[in-house]
Amino acid sequence: MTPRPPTPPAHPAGAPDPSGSDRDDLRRRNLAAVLHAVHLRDGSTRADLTRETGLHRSTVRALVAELVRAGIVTEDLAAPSGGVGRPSPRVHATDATRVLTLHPELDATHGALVGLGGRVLARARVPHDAPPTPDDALAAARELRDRLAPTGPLRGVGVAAPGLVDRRTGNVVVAPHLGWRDVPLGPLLAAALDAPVTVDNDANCGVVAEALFGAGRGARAVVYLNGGASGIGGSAADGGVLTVGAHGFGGEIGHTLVRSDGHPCHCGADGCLETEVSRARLLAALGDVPASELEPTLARVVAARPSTALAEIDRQLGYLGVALRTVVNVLNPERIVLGGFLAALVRTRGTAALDAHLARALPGARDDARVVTAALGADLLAVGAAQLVLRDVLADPLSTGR
Amino acid sequence: MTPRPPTPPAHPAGAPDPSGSDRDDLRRRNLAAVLHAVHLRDGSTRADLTRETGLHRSTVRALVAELVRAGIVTEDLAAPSGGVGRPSPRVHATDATRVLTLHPELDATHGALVGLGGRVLARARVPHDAPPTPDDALAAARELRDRLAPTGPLRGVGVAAPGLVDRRTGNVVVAPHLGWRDVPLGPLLAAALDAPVTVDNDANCGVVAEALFGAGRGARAVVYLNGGASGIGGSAADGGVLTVGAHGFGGEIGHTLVRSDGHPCHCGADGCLETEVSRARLLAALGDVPASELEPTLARVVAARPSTALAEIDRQLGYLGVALRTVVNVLNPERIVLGGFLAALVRTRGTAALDAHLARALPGARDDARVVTAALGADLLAVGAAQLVLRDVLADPLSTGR
DNA sequence: GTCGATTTGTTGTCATGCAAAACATATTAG
DNA sequence: CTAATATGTTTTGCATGACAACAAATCGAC
Repeated sequence: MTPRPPTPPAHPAGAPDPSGSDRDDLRRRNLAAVLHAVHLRDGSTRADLTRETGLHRSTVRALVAELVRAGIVTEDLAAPSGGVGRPSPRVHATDATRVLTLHPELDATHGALVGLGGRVLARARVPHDAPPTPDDALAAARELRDRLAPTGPLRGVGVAAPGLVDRRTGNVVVAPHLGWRDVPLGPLLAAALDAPVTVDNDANCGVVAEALFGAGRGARAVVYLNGGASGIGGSAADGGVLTVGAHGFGGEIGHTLVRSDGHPCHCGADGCLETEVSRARLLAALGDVPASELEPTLARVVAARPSTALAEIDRQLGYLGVALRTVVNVLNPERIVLGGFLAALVRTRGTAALDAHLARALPGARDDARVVTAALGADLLAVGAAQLVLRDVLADPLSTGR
Repeated sequence: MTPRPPTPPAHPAGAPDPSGSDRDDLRRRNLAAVLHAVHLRDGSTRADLTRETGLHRSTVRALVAELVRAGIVTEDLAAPSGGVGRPSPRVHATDATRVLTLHPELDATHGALVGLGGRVLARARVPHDAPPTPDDALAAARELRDRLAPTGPLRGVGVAAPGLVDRRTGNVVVAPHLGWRDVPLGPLLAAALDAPVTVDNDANCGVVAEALFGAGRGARAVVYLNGGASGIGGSAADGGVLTVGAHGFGGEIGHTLVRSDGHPCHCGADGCLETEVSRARLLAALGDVPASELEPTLARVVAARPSTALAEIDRQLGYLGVALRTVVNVLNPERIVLGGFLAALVRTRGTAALDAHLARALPGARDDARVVTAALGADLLAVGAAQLVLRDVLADPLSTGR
């Protein structure tokens, strides 16, 4: 394969950009198809890959050989599969493809090293005494890079930022809790770490992770709603690809109208979902228990007799249902993945209240929608942020990424 | 290119579509790239095509030659372009690629014959005395086929149905105004007309048409809202591709909550956009003028002193703004295309009321959104329905479609 | 155990589709 | 009229995936 210039960034997702393809593109696409299959199911046999790609045995052999030569995958000759015929070697992703992920938060910046298949290889965190400034975040990023990946190649850096992000430029338009406005985080980090950087909203990272490796696995359209300390983040994906509009600002289901005479929201509007459904109000209704005690307390309240606390639980679930009805009508998701305290609400109180609202969505859409709780735990954002970088790696496996 | 068997249906049901590509795929993709460019801009020069596809001159020459041989395009040697250098022949789509489109409505079934480039070659309609039953629609379809395309090949049939449609199966889940429930319109028409049939919701057809050839041209994410006699239809697309969820039931912005204490909607919920914003209420406020007089009457009312009618106009625009704020937060569109009486409202009263609401959407998304009125007229649904079929033609130009 | 059936790996050959090179042609600028 | 420029045309080369033929490894039947 002829060496090509800096690798054009894979097609800006979604656009049916039917540009022509040369033979290198063909090879690249087939390498990508093979590696993608390994990414989604590590340890696939070469015969599996032949079936999944539809390519010829000899072609798959050559493609895998090239990936082996590049050090991206290995072939495992011990293959005691269960079937007639000559056994097929299993193909495993190596740890050579490594992505650094970053997630700046109020009290700390979290880092992780993630490989193909969404495998988290290492984790670390840099605590912050005060909300980090952009400079603090850059310093934390350098430290995390040095601790997690002091040597060896890094295919890229994926950042899950708690705010509105222009995913094409890596610009953080606003991150309310951090107090950031118009911070070109992507370019800053790219310069600081000397590596390709992808920045996206944390909810966007979350939905991609859940869609590919979590509770949304196998579903087409997936909606993700996360209940956090400071609000409700949301995002949407279809087939593992974000469906969040022109600049990726969409998916903000937390600011759906649920109540005409509702309280003013910090966003400037009134009656948003996240003014009616909030962790703070829930904790208050539960008697100001600490956030760590939320779910056990919810379980106790639900098990006991009706109470004002239970009324608050049901009130919040009711408004969540109102928002979800609109969301189902507009997005027709197959899965609605709830995280954070929203998941705790549903796990302890059930989905009956939500289902009652969803039953009033339009026919068709209401029959597709299923409410589930998030399956990925603490690694959610790391897996999602890594996937944003890995998508480019998968699209062009042999590019060096530099 | 080796003659391939009857062209495997786009996605052989069941088998996960093979992700690998052979050389035939390469050729097909490049033919598709060339034809797509001609589809979007008829009369492109071969040099244009070379630039747009990124392929080599000699390759484009071969590809165009193959399309000419297949009778899909012609080359126009008279090319008085304006620039230095040898003139490049223009490439035009022929009328050999023809799609029959159908749009069943209460009083008539509309038909059209549409070619590449969204060119409407002919129109016809079959009136109905009473709301058409599925059988009536089939009979009308046969008549329209015989009148519009008595001879010659037909690449497919595209149907814009006024109701909820499972676009994958061609099943009309429910069409309230026609009184249909669970009508397998796609298979029925395919059998009746002996041609490949694609069925989709009329709003979905509308957004595709406006996105590719109308007011959404050039924008990525486009939202479409059409105000009709019986409600508000909506849909969304990104890059000309529908973003309407798992089964295509999404985009129903007409049933977004805009008022907690609103009237009950026929959909079963309360306070939907289309219960607050409706043509019937508007016409009533204007003194029961006929629908055909809507826009002139609106213009008169707006020009005159404030009145109760003007108040109703502003009330409706206000609720529309409420819905659009939610939509902007969730979908981050670049264009919001309004059709029907919604367009009339905006044309006569302006977008100030809407803009005030949109200004309260989240930063980022609110700056992307621009409200415009539909640019395509009566041919809207024909162009959109045809595009649904043409997409397959463009993906594999040399397949016969039969 | 041995043999046949089956599946997959391996190797060498072939066909094909795109790019590159070299030449030809048509238009504009001066 | 000449030079510059852009594009068309033709030929050649090469990369790549399919295919065919053979080899190897496993299972099941007897």
